[in-house]
Amino acid sequence: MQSIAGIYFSHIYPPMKPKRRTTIYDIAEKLNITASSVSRALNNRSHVNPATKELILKTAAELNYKRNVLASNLRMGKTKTIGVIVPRINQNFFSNVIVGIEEATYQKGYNLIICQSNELHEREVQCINTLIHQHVDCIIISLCVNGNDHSHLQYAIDHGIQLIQFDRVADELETLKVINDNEQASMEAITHLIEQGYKRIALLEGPQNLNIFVQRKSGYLKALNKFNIPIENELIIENAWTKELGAEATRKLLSLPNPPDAIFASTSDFSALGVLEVANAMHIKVPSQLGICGYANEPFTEITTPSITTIDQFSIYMGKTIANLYFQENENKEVAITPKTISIKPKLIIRSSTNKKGVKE
Amino acid sequence: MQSIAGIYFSHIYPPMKPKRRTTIYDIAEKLNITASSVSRALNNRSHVNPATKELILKTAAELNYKRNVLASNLRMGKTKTIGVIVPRINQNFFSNVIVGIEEATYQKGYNLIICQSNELHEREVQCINTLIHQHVDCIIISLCVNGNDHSHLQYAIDHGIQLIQFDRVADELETLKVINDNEQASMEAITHLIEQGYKRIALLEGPQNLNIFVQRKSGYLKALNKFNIPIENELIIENAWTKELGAEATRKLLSLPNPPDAIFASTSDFSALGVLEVANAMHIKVPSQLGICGYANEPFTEITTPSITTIDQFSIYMGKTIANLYFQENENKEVAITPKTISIKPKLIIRSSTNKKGVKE
DNA sequence: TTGTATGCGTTATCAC
DNA sequence: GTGATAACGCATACAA
Repeated sequence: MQSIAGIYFSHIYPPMKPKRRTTIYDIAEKLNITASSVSRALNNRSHVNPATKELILKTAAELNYKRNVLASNLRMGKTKTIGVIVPRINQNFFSNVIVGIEEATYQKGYNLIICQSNELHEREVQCINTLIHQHVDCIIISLCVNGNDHSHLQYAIDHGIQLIQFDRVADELETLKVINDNEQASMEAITHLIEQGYKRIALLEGPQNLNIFVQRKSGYLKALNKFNIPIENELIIENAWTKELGAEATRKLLSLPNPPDAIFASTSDFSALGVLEVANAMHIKVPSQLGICGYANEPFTEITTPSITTIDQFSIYMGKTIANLYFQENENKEVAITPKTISIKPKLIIRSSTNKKGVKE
Repeated sequence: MQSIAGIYFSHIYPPMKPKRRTTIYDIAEKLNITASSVSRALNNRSHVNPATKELILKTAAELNYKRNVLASNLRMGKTKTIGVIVPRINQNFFSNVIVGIEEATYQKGYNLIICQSNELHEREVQCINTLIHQHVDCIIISLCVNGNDHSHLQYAIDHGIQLIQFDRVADELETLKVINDNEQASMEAITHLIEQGYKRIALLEGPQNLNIFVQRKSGYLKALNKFNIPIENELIIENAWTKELGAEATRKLLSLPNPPDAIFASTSDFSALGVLEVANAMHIKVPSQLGICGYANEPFTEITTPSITTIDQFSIYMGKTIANLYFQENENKEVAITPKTISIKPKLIIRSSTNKKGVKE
């Protein structure tokens, strides 16, 4: 084996010529019956003579028959394929949702086509077109941050594709939806901070064209109102939803004449991590001098020093819920009323970064 | 909108009846020509009158024609679909490889079907069968830890499916491969530890039926030999490839009469994290009393206290390389000799956990 | 219960 | 250069 710059050449092997797959005609021929009978037997359609049916199944197994999905799809106009569009595949929340979807759909023999929009509206439109093109039976989507135009989603629906939105949804579009109760989670987080004795709580908010960030902000405002704490605009920082932006926002907040004593990074744990790193660099003690709460329960929040309080979204469960919603909606056709929106209640995970009172966890 | 236990019912909307998609017959009829001409024009096959061709393309655009891939696939016996099988989707290395594959294949109009084996051989076999069933053109796979039987891979090849193995590969199977130079990376890591002044370096090794773990161990042994350091079996811990097992191994190692002063968690960063947590809990100073090196450059290694030295595998680049290897192999049919194995050299990322000499990073 | 005939939409092979 | 026709493999309406 010779090698050039880390690239190895092995000997050339001839391409195998693929064996021809057995078809229902092969089975029919062998049994001296017609292909339609074979098809019927294989699909449990109408009534086939139990004896011949058994014979058919037996020879099908013998000949290692596998239904040609390409032909079947063409004939049926269905593909048993579900398209999933997420902003980023390699983000914990989304990859976990995909895992959940996969677990539930796998058992039913469905396939998944995964696409990522990279947070770009244009790319999202392309993904939709690809999936329509592929004749998927269902599209599961969490919207990207850019763009308020949802005509591409309507376009998919017009093609007879079942659309399910999750997490980042367009409220005005009437589709199946699986969401988190962001407002409630947000309120709980703020309530927890107040109960820990924090007085001036800042909010890092995300792009307000995404409903999830609107809801999280709303929860923040409601909680403050409930406890009669005045809302101060200087404590609300727009568009701080990456680690870098979170860090930047923190530097700004901590240099205020009257700085906050807690920061709720409602956008993500990455943002919260930015907060923590700045605090550590400035030798500001967390949680005694500054409380920090993130969102999403990314795995790393458990291993930072100190560990970060955050909100778990039950992402894998969410994925399963989405898939089951699809099956429920499409199998139980007799049921007139099915739930159109399922809301999952997230859970506040209290860790060291907000444990001001030093209570044993 | 009424609500029951977090499930909301909205009003019922009627299912849209999907519009019929336009076919080449529609175009042909409109232009008073035959479908075959339309097909030829659309596919640039043989010679079509430039004038009619332009007319065809124009009306195709007008009627919003989209090729029916189901029919095309059936006719062509190709699907322009690539199946990817990984042990776990939500593991950073794998999700990044998928991102890389996706980026490269997306541009070429290919689709991805993602499957995860969950580290179970049985499930891996199922995945292969599913993908064969779906008539994918190519299967990209990284093997699960269990099982030495690779007949299912051969089975896919026999079906005329291009097989590409990456990272965890079966050496004896002659397929396209994209791998890391694990041995080299391992040697570099150990060399670095020795240069930092560590004398007794322990190894956490992974299941030895996976070639990557064999190679990493081999690199460890070779490096020690090179520096004339005796190999001590009590410093080599088998099967320590999760955080928990890494922690357990560390407790065992540190309770030895003559404990190690460095631990190379060759299996993963998760394992290294287990080491770090035990060290922190036992108030053993890292890196001065114990050096720690992981593998994979998981994002969290940067944010632990102290940050963890590790090895970057260029996962996204690896994904792109895999995809391009496929295209190269299948497009340039005239090229007789193409590289069969591409080896990517990983990079040692030196961080605080091994910086014993206190050199400024 | 089974066979016959047809169509799903496309592409390839022939003729002309 | 273009048209007619067959074939990919399956599933179903209808006839027997």
